[in-house]
Amino acid sequence: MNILEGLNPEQKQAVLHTEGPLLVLAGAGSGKTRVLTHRIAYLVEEKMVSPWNILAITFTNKAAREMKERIENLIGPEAHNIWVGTFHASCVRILRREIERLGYDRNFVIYDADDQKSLVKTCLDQLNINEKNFPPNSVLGEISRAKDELIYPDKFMRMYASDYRMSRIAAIYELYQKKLKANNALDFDDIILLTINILSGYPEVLDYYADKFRYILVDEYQDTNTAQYMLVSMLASRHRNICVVGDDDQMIYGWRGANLRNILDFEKDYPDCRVIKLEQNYRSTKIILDAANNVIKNNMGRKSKKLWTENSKGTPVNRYEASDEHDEAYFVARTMRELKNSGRSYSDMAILYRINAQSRVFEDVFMKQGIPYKIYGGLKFYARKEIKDVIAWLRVVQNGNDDISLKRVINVPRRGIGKTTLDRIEQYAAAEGVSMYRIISRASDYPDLSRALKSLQDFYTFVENMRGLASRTELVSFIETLIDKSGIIRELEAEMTTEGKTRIENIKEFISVAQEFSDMAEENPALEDFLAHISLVADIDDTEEVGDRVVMMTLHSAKGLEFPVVFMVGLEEGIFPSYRSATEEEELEEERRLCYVGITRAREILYITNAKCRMIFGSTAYNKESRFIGEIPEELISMPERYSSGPLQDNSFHKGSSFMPSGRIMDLSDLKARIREFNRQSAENDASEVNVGDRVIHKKFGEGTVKAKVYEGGDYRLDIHFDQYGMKRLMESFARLKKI
DNA sequence: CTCAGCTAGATTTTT
DNA sequence: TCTAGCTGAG
Repeated sequence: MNILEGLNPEQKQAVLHTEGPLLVLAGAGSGKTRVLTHRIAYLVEEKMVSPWNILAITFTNKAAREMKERIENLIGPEAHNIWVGTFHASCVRILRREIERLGYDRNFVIYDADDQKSLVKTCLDQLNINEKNFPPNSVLGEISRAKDELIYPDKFMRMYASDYRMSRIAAIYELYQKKLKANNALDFDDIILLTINILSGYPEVLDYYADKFRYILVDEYQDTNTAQYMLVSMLASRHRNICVVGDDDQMIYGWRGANLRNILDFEKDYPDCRVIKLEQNYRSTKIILDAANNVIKNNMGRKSKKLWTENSKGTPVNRYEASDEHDEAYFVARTMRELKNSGRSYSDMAILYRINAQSRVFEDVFMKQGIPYKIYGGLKFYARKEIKDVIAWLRVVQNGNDDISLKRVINVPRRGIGKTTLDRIEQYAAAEGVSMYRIISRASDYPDLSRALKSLQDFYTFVENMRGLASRTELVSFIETLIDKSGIIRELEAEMTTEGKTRIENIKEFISVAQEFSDMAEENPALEDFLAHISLVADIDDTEEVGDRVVMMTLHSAKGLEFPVVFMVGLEEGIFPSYRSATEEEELEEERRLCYVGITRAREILYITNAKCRMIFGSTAYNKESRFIGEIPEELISMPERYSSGPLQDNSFHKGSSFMPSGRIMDLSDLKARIREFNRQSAENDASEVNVGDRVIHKKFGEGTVKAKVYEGGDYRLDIHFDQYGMKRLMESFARLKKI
């Protein structure tokens, strides 16, 4: 097979230019994955480069898996020896071998966002800093940004010496970092940072890896941050055969420290570099591309690039303005069914939204309508309580210094070790500068631990036994034993609730994940490998893609994917663009890039929808349509004439409400006027009606207090606590309440 | 120490 | 809407 076959001239050049630095500016749908995989195949098959000398870095696990598969299809099983992975996965691989140089233990654990938050809280406690003034999440944001920029605590301190708030954060940062090390734990940023530390501090290590990786390829280069940039530069320093592929218009991770300078200044960093632009789009219709180009041209400071395509013109962008989020979901469901009836598969269709919370309504409606779907991301399997508990147990066994996990499991299931005891242990640990587990191992030395002494000793013995077992037993059976002996399942069974049952099911699912991991591994995998795997791979179910199902995901996770039919939903000011980006022009541009990414996912048909009113985070919002809709030229858009019958009948919002006369066809302005009228009326009604906290009288239930009031389907749902009858849920218009 | 019941708070996007 | 964390009674 000829590796160069079917490539256009630019793609061919990118494959053939193997020596020296290369920047490929690849527009959306221009075949960049194709270039990357063929380039690797070319290196191995034609240039006789050993797979062992190649490093390919992707941004997501999904992309890594896909790339591996495609390379394997081209060159066969040799592909296994190529390092293909995310930045984080590749660095963990290096750290497993080298981290002891930095005084960490080889069996370090990786903290996720929850663990990080707990740790920051511990730091705040210890430094007597109020959580109210220093919310853990925003502190973490600052720390993370500093790490992205390779700013260490001491430098951070010096930079902000004159700024009270920031110097407090510097103190937290310093303690946080110390505790991470004491816990033998790394957060996500550390994975990159510590790898850089080793490479820069130990020339022999740098030598080894810089020599090993004769050819380095980086995908999604526009989304790399300063630390990642540094890492790549170091690894490429010896051979300088570095090929980066990216598109500045698709930079959507600025909030995570992605630095556009990396791609914009590549030519300065490597003056001898070759730049190749891929501008022919093979994915989308002319209209879709036109729409995307018109949106993105509103951004300033881009690399000049004009995407074009030989594809057909296609159909106009379909626009639907829903009355609320249910209407929106019903519209999508109905349209999808029509498409299915006209011969499309559900798996050809995707719903893309800005925030995970938007998936809920779709899930609801799709379930009712019997449309098969699959949600990517969102509720993470590993984030569930019971799963986190099991993982924390495994971590404690693996690494006793992990205080965060220890605190999590020491009383799961209950064994009479409460907050007081834990606080004391923590204080001793801090005072002596050792881990909590160490204190527990010598619990009898501390008189104030006497009350819980027995429990503590039992716990200690149990963990020690398990640790011994872990080294002797095969992974899966060890995990099963631990789950069994720890009593987690027993406690859940004792609950006798459906919730408990689900949790047990999830734990079983977790065991099968371990089984799968074990099956995939070459030999019997170590516990630490499994733990690292599940820390770095966020989603379990993105491994299998089965059946004819619609997919739903955020715009961020859609990057790199394509679908024949795309529904971009919730195009409203405040949602997309997000209200949080409203103030900064730069953030707004990032939202616009996200919109560009969304539009360019579509191959043939694109739907854009917005809802006039939307219930979000428990309250109702009336959002204007997104400015991005206005940026698509009107002549590219078609508005389905559906306002009369279809969607609105499905929609409980209008049932029994007077503002929608049935059977009459209405034009848009008419509808708008009526919605205004309706809103005005409800506002008026509101004034005279009961509110939370009011005392009311009901004919049947007597006196009570209004506890909650939620707008629902054109009415208010009231939760009222009646003195005689307790809590009742009533709809306001039927309840006939009198205020007292 | 545990449990139930309640309140306050949070929800952008991901490795 | 959901959940983490707090409070007060047992």
